[in-house]
Amino acid sequence: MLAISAANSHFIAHLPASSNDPNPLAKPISNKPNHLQILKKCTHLIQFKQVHAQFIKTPLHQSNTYLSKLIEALVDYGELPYARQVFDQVTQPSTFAFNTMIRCYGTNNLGHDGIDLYIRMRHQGVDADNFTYPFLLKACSGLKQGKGVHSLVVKDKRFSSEIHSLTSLTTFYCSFGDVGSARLLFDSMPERNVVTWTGIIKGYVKQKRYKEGIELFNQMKNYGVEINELTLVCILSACANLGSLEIGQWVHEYTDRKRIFLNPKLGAALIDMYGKCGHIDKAYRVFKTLPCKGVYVWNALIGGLAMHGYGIEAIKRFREMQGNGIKPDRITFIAVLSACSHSGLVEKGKEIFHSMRKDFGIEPGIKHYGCFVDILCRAGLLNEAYEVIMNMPMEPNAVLWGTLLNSCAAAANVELAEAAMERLMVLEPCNDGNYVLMSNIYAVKKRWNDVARIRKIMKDVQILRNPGHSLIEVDNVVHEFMVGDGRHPCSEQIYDMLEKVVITIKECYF
DNA sequence: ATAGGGTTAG
Repeated sequence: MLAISAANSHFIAHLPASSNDPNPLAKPISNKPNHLQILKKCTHLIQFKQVHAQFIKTPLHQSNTYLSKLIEALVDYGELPYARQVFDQVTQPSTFAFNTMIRCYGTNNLGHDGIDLYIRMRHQGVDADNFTYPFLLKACSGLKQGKGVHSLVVKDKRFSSEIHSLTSLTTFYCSFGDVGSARLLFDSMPERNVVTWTGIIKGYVKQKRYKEGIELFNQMKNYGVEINELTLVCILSACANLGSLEIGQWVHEYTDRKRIFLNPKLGAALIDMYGKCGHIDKAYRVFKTLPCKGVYVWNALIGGLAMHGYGIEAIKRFREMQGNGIKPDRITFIAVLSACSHSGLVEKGKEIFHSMRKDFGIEPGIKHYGCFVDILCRAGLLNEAYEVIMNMPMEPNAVLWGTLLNSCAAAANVELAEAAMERLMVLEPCNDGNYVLMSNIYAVKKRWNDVARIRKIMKDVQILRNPGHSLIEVDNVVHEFMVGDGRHPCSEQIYDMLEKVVITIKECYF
């Protein structure tokens, strides 16, 4: 049964009777109650509970719209178990009621409960409708057990060509990285719209298959499918990761031409794209034009500044953001801490790292520790970095040990390098770079036996050395280079330029 | 009441 606490009934007993009182229970529930309107007036959890306590005695509480509104409201207040109690009191829940409950499980990452409820629904002979499978599939997001839903949808003639159910199925496959299955389904669909297209593009982008994502986007344009903000956000993310300035810029111009409003998420995606494509000035320009600068927008800018080595500027923006009443989140701290590490701001970095918990109530996660260790390592404070790694509240991963190993190579610190390497052989046994670094350190120290030992391990574990390579796109042509590669037609000029760059760097720092 | 959104340490 519903439990209304003593405090609550006290509250009911003393409700003022004046007619303009905002309290929904101020007016007694009349003979002809408009229960939906009463529900609409509720603004606090306690009021919803009280309203229901009154209605439970009447048949009204079985009404579909009433039930779904109440359940949704309760779930919004984080009262999902209570919402389920309300649901369970209904003697014959309709399809509508089941759909609502399943959807709430989905939005609260309780997929298994959603599946259980669906099974119960069918067990009780309640029929599914075209809303059921989109909700159920969203609940199944990331759960491979949900694959069975595919056959349920296909077997039912009503849904086997229905766009919402099928689109949900494709995004369901994407939710655990199976873009292949998503694509098969996508290609067989009788009808697709902007949501279907964006969903599959997002699937590719999430799997880092950026080129295929962009290819689909081009097809989408050719088919004349509508393109909206969400589509563009996905494409910008692909551009950012590919360094595809041209396409990214095209997107920017497109938003201009079509007068698409740069909402915070689209704005952040644009800033991120410009930052990652090397144009921090353009990122800045976009930033300035955005009318709403949410935390996403600030994060993208600070992250861009960090990447470009503008540490002081990043910290300035970090402060300015707070001055504007925007609360930094965990991503902000990753951005600002990496700004400190790339700019050698050790003291600032320490200060900000320690302020996370103290001033912002954000518990540092492993990535924050990663940045912090990087700050110490780049500053040459290897022992301090080692201490931090050893005393972290979580298990250090390969990134942490790799950071340390990298710096040990620069400083030729054998002891700490060995400590790091010992862990890396377990955490990342196939990473060729670690072995190469370790053997290089031994070589600097002229410890040839150890060099041979590492080489032997590499041979025994059959680690293939991956030659370093990089790609760059110029005028829509991708150029690829490998270590010591001389195949490029402009190879000679490229090496000449490289030498000049190295000389310039040396002049600056030595 | 249906399906799709950005940023994350070597």
